[in-house]
Amino acid sequence: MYDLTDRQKSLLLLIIRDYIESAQPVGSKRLVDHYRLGLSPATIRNEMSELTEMGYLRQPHTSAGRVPTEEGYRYFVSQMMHSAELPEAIRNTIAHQFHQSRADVSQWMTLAASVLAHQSQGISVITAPHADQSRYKHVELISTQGRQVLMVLVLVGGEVSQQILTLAEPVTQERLSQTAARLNALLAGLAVDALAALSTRADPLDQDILTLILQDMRRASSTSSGEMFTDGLTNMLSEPEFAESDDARRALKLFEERSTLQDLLARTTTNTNIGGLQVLIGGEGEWDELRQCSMVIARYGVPGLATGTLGVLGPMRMSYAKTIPTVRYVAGLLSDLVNDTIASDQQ
Amino acid sequence: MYDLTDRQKSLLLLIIRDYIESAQPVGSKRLVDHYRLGLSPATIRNEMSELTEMGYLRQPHTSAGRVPTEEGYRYFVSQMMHSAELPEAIRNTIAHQFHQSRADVSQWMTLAASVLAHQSQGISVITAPHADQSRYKHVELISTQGRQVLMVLVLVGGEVSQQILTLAEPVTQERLSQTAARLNALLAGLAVDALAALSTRADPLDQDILTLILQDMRRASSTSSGEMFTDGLTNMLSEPEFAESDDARRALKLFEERSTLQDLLARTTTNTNIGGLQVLIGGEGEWDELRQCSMVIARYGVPGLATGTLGVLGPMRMSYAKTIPTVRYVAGLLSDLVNDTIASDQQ
DNA sequence: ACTGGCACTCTCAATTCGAGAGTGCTAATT
DNA sequence: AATTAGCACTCTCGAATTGAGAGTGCCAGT
Repeated sequence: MYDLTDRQKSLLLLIIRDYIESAQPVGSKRLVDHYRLGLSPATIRNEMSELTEMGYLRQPHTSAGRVPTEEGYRYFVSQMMHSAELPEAIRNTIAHQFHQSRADVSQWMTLAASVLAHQSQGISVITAPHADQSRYKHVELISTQGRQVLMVLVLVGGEVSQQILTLAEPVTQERLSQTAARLNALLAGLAVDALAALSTRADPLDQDILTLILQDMRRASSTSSGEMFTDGLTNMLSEPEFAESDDARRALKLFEERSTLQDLLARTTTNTNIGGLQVLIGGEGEWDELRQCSMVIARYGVPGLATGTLGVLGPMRMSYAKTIPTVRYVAGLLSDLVNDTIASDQQ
Repeated sequence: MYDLTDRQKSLLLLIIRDYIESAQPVGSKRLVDHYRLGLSPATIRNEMSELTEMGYLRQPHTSAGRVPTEEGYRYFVSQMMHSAELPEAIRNTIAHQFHQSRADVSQWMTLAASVLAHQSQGISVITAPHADQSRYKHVELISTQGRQVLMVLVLVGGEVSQQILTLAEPVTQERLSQTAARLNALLAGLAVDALAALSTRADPLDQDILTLILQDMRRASSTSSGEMFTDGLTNMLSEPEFAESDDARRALKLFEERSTLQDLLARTTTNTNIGGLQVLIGGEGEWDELRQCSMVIARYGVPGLATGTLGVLGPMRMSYAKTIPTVRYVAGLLSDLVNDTIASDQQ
């Protein structure tokens, strides 16, 4: 990577930038015509030939311009990473939208997904912030009628889960409220492990509810990340490389059965720091469905307390110059939001 | 429509059925070869020629077989409507899945969407059951810290909405609980109008919360239907008629910005009875994005109390024979579920 | 009322062909 | 030593051509 001359470096960047715009293999003549290089096509050809040998470029056919290889994109991205903050005008627009929205996690997620998709012209995906270790905060039991009861469980960090449960026999709202009050006093702030270690309750109703709470909290802990939000699915279909092939279909399928996607986010983000970005190019050999795609992924939140993941998926020749700063900026925004929420919970 | 001879009728059905399977214009020879009609191609040709004149069939080119017109599909569907209950085996499978799932509205919706999409190979869409007139059931106020409070509002019928609100000054959990208790006693069972007519409360906190409750209930009433669930988006892309054209893109876009879709469901279902089905063919001239598509729509629930809508969108040559009974059956299932939930609320 | 036969139309896939774009190499130039 | 001009070569892509196949409508005969 470091044995490139300066001219080769800038030429490589130029070629990739041009290809990202035009989606067409770029040849020596085209390059000379469009940009004021003080060189002749022949010289360019020699350089391109070397870049090809070094694995940064590739020829689709014996004689059609060059196209970046995955390695080429990787070099390109490594350049992007340092430079380029999002223009202030755009930053302001986005921040403004966030301040206008209701202070509600799912609203934020939806908005963030929309912003990402819009800015990057790709598919965005965000997981809701998720406590690394679920901690009990509050439970409410609301009698519906006779044996049916609505249980609302709130975790530290603001996650809320509801469940309708059917008891063996009717119970009055009063008794439910007492049960809830007892449990709230007992369990406040406890983590899942501490909760599991508790001795059994005397009151059978208390015990039943406790079991259900534990079950819900286990579920919350096991799903490695919260609910998923996406936007921009149709952006993918307008990209020329997906016009006909069914690669688009396979990629979109990822977004229907979220399991694979969740996997991917989880695995790739374990080694990404908050504030750091990771760019997956061509599925990195691991995800076949993404052979034609790239993903820009970041984590946000407060490590050790509550974190989430956000990313943008697009064709390999997506506009990294736009996507990377946008993802970074939105990750920062969300981190701030989580910080505010959490801070207030911690006193 | 009634001036068709019996032979013409069965011929028309046969042609449409064949076209739905093969996605290819069907010609006279093909027809005679595949099905044991005791007739020669020439005879068929004459009949087809008449059917074409009457507007049920159409020739894509001067000489390529026939394709059904929208009118043709309409006739075809009118036949489907009466016959054909879903095979018992499938009914059982579906019912089984529902009984296994957690008793939770959003789980039901997700499951129903999945079943519909799977059975029909189309895109399914379901709106959660939604009370025609929101009625108050219960509120809980949970202190988060200092000024931030989580409000959980439960409506009759099981709709739950949460909201984080920020008070002017910190309030203890005890005082919040008292407020909630007072409001619960006061408001139980009230509809939105009755709630709005109440005189102002003496306690300023009570009053503030009341205002927020009213606002939330208004929002619940105004959105003409509940949350939307869809599944099967990728099914659309595997249909041959959408392989290349961007009609697919336009239809999919509908599902991203749900507003149009919601409109469509709302408008078309006002004149559909519970238990009744409506089939929209080719967008019926109203929805341009659906020119190539059909939709099978039904309502479910308990009229006057809580209803929802479910539908399947597919290409115009979707398998009505499968889709129609499936939609009808699932609508029935969901109606039963709503009935059970509501019934228990009414005592 | 049906059918066989025939002339006609139109699509579709395969083929051919030439223009255009791009390449690599070599010899000349700076 | 680096750059460039020139040239022969390769390969793709779109347009034009062609022939097979499928389907039609109509008419005369059963």
